[in-house]
Amino acid sequence: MASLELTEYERKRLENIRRNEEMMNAFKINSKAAELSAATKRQRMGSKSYKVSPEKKPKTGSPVIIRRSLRTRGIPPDAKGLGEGFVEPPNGGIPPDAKGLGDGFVEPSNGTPKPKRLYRPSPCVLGPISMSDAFRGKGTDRVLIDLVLDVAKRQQLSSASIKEEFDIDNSLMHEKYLVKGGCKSEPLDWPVKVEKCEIESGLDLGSLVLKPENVARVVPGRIMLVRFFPCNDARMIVTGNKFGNVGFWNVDSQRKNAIYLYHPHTGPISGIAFRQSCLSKASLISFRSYFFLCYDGFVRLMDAEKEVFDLIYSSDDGIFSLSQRPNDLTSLYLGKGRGGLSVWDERIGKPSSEWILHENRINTIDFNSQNPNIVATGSTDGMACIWDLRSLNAHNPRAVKMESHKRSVHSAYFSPSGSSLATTSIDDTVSILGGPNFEDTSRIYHNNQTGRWISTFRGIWGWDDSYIFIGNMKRGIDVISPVERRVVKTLQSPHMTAIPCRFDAHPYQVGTLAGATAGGQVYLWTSV
DNA sequence: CGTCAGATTATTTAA
DNA sequence: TTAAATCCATCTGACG
Repeated sequence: MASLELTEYERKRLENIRRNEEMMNAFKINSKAAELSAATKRQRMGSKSYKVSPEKKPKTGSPVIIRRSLRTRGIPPDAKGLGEGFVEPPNGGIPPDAKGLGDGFVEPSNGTPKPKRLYRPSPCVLGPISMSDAFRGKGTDRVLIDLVLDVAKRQQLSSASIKEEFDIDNSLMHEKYLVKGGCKSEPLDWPVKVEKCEIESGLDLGSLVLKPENVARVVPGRIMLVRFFPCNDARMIVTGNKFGNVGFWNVDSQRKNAIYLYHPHTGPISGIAFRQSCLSKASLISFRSYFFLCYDGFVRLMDAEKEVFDLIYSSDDGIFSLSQRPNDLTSLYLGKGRGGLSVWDERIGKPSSEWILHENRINTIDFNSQNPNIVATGSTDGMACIWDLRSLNAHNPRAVKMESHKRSVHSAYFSPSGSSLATTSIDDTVSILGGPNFEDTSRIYHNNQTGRWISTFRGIWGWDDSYIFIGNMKRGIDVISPVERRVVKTLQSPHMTAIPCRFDAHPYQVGTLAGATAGGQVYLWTSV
């Protein structure tokens, strides 16, 4: 079926992985001792640290199905193998009863969970996964696939007429920004000189409501990301969770069961983006923590035509953030490892350039809507930076603007007009940079102490520059006015029974706002 | 300087 | 109704 073609890069990587595997195996021989010492250590520590969950066996007496990749079994990844190489454990990616080892990982030999440090990485498939294999819902996902294809088809038809206009737009952008700046390292057209905000959405805050039917549990566990499918006549929500599940919720569906759950990844989903050139494909990114083995940064592309989650890139480092440059549809900008920004080029199938921009991981990457050379990053190292890609020196990258927070920065987003930047930090501030050079800074106090169980807050812009939406620890959504420099309203509802921490504003419907929680719920606020 | 334990926090689900 | 389980975030502070 799907042939497994490896690029040079991937082949090298596999070789690496195999070597590591060998080392791992060698290590395992001595692991009894390590286990013992670890165990005694744990006991000595006594009081704290979560107990290893009680031995967990499949409910039935049926033989344990072990899910192992080619890699784990040391089988060279040739084209076959794939079919039988991937067996789902009973109950797949859904963290069973919330205990156990998250991913349904079962230790082959004796069923005793080993100390974490010794876990091998979750088995991964180094190639495409068919959507039906990844499907975790009841019934069939045919309806969803058809819907996605249908939307794509209609989009293509209607965009045929828009296409020319779009191309012109693109070339204008080039002329305006690329050609002008050129490759010179001379002064560029910084400041950005964005025309004063002319976007006006006309949102009436008072009209926002949460209807009971607009609440759903879309995925199990903690949601990392929520995004609207970019279609103006539909309300389709896509979420990614901590376990590598991806859930689709077709809100407008008349069907009772309009939620479709997949498990294409083995680690937290850290980015969701839609391929702008072809909407039948949504690209989904996952990272697995860099704390364990370091090779599990995967990028998969969901292809509704081929009905697969294709593996398009995998990195030894974790991948934490993703953005697409507005005028460049064949590249993905990835936040990788400790502070890396990597440009993955679809045409060559590997990174075309990489910079180390921060001292710690990059949590968000956001391009300026007015100037595609200008990009903002927010990092755990406490900095939010604005970069000019034309002048980005490979060895000594210099930001054109830096905003320093006392602690980790969890988001840095440009406003819809491109004239402001909002940064959210765990130091309990939301910072707004404005003015022609982004030199006017105002700081707004906001409680961002989400603790361990709630995903960090990220203030997002609404449909124009007038409001920022951000989670509130008291089960609300705070609305910040950058002009008034304060929280002007807190959206609350009896139906919002948990803290919404991640948001997305519908790209075409003003007032349609999705909030996602640590328990897998999504709240869809609408304007009446 | 790096590593690692400890504390923090909310939501779900089993009891 | 209550208690147990969560364990890939982050800072602090102890320890080599």
